[in-house]
Amino acid sequence: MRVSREQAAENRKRVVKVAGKLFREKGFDGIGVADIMKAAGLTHGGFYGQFASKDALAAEALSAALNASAERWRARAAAHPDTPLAALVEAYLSGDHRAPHSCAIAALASDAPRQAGPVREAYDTGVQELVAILAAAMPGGEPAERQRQALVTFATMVGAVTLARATPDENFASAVLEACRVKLTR
Amino acid sequence: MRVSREQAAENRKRVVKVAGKLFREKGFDGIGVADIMKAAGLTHGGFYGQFASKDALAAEALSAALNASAERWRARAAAHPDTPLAALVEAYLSGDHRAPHSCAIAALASDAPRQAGPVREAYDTGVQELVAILAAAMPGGEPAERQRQALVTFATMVGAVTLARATPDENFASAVLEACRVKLTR
DNA sequence: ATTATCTATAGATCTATAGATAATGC
DNA sequence: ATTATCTATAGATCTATAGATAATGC
Repeated sequence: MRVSREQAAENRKRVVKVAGKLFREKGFDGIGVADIMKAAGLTHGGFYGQFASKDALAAEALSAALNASAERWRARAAAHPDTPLAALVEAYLSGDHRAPHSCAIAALASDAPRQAGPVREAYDTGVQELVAILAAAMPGGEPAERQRQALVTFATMVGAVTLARATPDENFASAVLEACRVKLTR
Repeated sequence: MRVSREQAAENRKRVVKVAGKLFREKGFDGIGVADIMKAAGLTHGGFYGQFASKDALAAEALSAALNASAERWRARAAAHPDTPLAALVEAYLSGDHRAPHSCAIAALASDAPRQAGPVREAYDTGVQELVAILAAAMPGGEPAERQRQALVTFATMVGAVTLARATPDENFASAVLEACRVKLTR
């Protein structure tokens, strides 16, 4: 039954990762502790030895998912030093982001405001981080103006993916993503 | 116990209206049938005489809420015949839309894709309707270009309200709404 | 007689906890 | 000896249904 400390730490990380995916897919209320643990290959009861509560896991999983997103954004911007903004926008507005477990900001957009403090703070921190990366990728202008541009760009990106995810109409989804892609990169 | 047919129809409408508000506020999974009926001044058991299921109520409530939104949008555009776009954008991006029961599109953005067919279809119909109103309000261009502009504008509006609702940081929320307002109306 | 609404409950599911088990790590 | 994980369950909550009640409407 018992495993090594190293293995236990790995198990814990796996729970956080699996939870991040399942929460994005099904929402905070749409998946239970038992199913998260099962998906991580553990049993329900073991959960409370590693986490204080489901809420605590939610905050940690969201935070980890958003840190991973920010890391990917930074790598992508660095890989396209001449056109970082276009690289970020195009990756985000690709059809992949319609997947049920895509970007946590879009996937949990309407769930976040209903959650307790720690989850909302993790969400907010993630938003600020991604906006900061966008602001740095803006081609020009004063810092305050770049920030404003980044806010509008991010709102458009999140809105586009949100609408594309929500509609069952594939053509409409593609049209929204494409129109926003053109607008934000031209 | 029993009430007149007229009164029963009124009661049913009240349930739909109250459900629309509560679903937007707490999400489809965040409020139960019993609490919806209680908020409408009825008892839990009476629900299934009027509705086939919670899902059926969800679809009907969403549809009604979005029809009401479209009606308000049309009235607003008609009230500002010279600047319909600015009127729509400004009303939508006012701080009021941070309220927990604001626009169903933003309030249920990440809940909708997880719901069954009828709810998703109601969401989709609402989106198409609002986009069409925006397209009609666009100052110029070919129909296809107006549609593209409307898609981008709506994505930005929804993204802005979504982010403003999610963040606990009032200043950040205001900054997002204001930046998008300026961008979309200039 | 019909029916809108009520009370009561079945059955499923969810969070959290209690106590047992067995392998690790001092 | 400690502890990561397991089994089992308490207690709460949720959807849906069954059957009773009492006022409406033919």
